Amino acid sequence: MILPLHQLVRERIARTVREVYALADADLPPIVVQSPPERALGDLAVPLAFELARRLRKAPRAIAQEVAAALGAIPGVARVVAAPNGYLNFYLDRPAFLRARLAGELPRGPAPAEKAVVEHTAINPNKAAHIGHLRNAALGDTLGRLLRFRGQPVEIQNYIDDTGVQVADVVVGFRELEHKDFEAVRRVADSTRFDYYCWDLYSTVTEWYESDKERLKIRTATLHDIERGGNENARIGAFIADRIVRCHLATMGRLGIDYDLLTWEGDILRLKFWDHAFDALKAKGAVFRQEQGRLAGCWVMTIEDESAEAEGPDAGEPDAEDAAESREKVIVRSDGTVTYVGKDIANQFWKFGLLGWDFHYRVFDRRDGGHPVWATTSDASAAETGGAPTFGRAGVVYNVIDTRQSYLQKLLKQALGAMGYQREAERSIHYAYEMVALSHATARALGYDAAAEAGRPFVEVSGRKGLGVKADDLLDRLIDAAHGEVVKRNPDLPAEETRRIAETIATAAARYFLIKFSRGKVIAFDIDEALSFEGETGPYLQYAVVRANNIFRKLREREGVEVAAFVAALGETPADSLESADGDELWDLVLEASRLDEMAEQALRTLELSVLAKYAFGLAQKFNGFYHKYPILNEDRPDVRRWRAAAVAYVRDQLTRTLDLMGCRVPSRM
RNA sequence: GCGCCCGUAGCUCAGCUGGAUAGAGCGUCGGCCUCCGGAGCCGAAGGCCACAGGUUCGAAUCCUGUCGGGCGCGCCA
Repeated sequence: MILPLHQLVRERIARTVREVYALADADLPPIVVQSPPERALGDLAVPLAFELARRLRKAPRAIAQEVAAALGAIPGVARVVAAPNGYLNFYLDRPAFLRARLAGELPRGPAPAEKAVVEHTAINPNKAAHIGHLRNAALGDTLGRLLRFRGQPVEIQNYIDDTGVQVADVVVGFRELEHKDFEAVRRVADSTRFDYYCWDLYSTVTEWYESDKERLKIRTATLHDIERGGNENARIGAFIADRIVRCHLATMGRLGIDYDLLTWEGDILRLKFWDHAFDALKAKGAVFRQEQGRLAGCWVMTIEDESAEAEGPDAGEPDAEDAAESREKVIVRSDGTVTYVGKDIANQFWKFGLLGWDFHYRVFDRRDGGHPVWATTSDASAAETGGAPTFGRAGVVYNVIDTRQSYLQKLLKQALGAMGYQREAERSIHYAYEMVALSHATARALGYDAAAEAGRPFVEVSGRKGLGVKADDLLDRLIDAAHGEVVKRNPDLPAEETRRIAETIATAAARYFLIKFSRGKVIAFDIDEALSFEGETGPYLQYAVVRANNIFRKLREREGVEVAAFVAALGETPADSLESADGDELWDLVLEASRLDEMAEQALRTLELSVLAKYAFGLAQKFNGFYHKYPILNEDRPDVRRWRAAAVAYVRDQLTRTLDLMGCRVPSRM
């Protein structure tokens, strides 16, 4: 890892600059450590002299030279050069650097101790997951892994909207269209792919509503039944939600995505979390009852509007009252029922431990027979008797949810702020990303006539219409494609291993594809593109690691030598080959491999996980180029051979770690 | 109407806290298997970084405006 070295360089430069120019800390601009565009220019670059030029009234070049001369020795740094244009360039001690990385990583900087709650997935439990949900889960899961990598405690939550209209719609489908009671629904669930069955039923119900709007009254009545509980519709709804959630967990499990806690909306209702949050909001005046106008009788929250505030108060305008009213968001309807926003506010309060109330907890499932997936429950008698871990009470909350919900997520922050929880409002982070749509070609392949949308750049996925690529279908197709390739290349492998490898490859293909785009970009999903295993894809990355592993496997088989032996021997291995120009490419590879921590921090700072994907791909590219050019097994010079093997071992380890952060494993062969 | 996001090679996209010569994949064209496995490697062609101003020693990157495109803005969730 490279960050500790960055820190050291920053500290030494700061100290030197303070001494040489008699500057106070406050006058010192932030010291940026960069990576030079070419390795020949150095290993680390600092453009500080440009920043200081104006204040010191000196040419950047002169400043760089003075700082370089006064810097003195820095452990791990071989030499410092002031570039003619003013950059301060650092060349590292190559052999020492590689030896240190292989001997075990240096201690990292202090990690944030506060717990991070990451909520992701949150699919309505009424149909199969599709690729849009997969983007959410892949981003959320990778975010969680990055936070853990940094050393921060992480809790992954999945919100289950088991009492919403979408579940109600499927209940309506079973009852009104298929005339099924609870037992009949159970029989369907036991004998079909239930999430697929409901996928179709859901779109059928949607059409059924559209042909006669009067039927929407049945939906409303069913929704009320579900919210009230204690009736057949509520039983069916709860059953559907439970079974579909299990389908979702299985689907996500195929991608290595896991959860600590499932938060059920029904429990929030039954435990009256909203009532507690409502009392608190009323007490603070964060919500108030609107007595007049079109929102009379509603409890509303005033929405902050930056542009309006900037204009200043001019209440004299004739339409000022209307404008003010339009900036009020209804939290409790005039009939006394709470809106979705209200439930979300209560949940957000709970996540920070601000509600003063807690759920009971039960074990919902065990992954791979071990790790429990916990779920909330409102039934104390159903709670796990052995006690549950502490959930919630987060220091920071990441809600992974697509950008269309930005408005609502902003309200959550505001509610916290209005309650005086400024810190929590700041640490209430909406991880926003753009939706997944379908390319025209893929929409056509699904049999969808997109003629009406021919002029648009993509075709929007619609759960209601049943238009979309189901997650499991995509994974199945990826596995089939990967299976074909594995068989072609490894015809003699046992069927079971072939299958396992194909699954590992398919997972990487899917996950890399979902991570590689920056979050602000709409993915126009194209099935052919996603099924590709060449170029910038997950399998390309795996292939690089498999190649590296093969080298060490051969070394073991042919010569009985382990990697550890090479590492142990580095101490007395001459390093001329590494320090000379002949070692430039090897060194470039090692240095790039060490930047994982830097990239992980950048990804977290910007919430741009594509940074991690691009880094992994670039490193794999570098390795493949090196692999092609420099032999290891067939290298005769023992010192050169050792350094190469050591470098490849380090790169292999770092690339494996990077893949793991993206939820990808490395197959035994490819 | 207001708010947020996007506009970079034929296509899909990177481009870090403003920094050194704007990159990658796909596609096209041309090479490379006696070798650690070709899911690979090497090379070529391909750019008004949407447009116009501004800030700066320095702008694809920051600011303002314009033009395209997408998404939000409900007593739905």
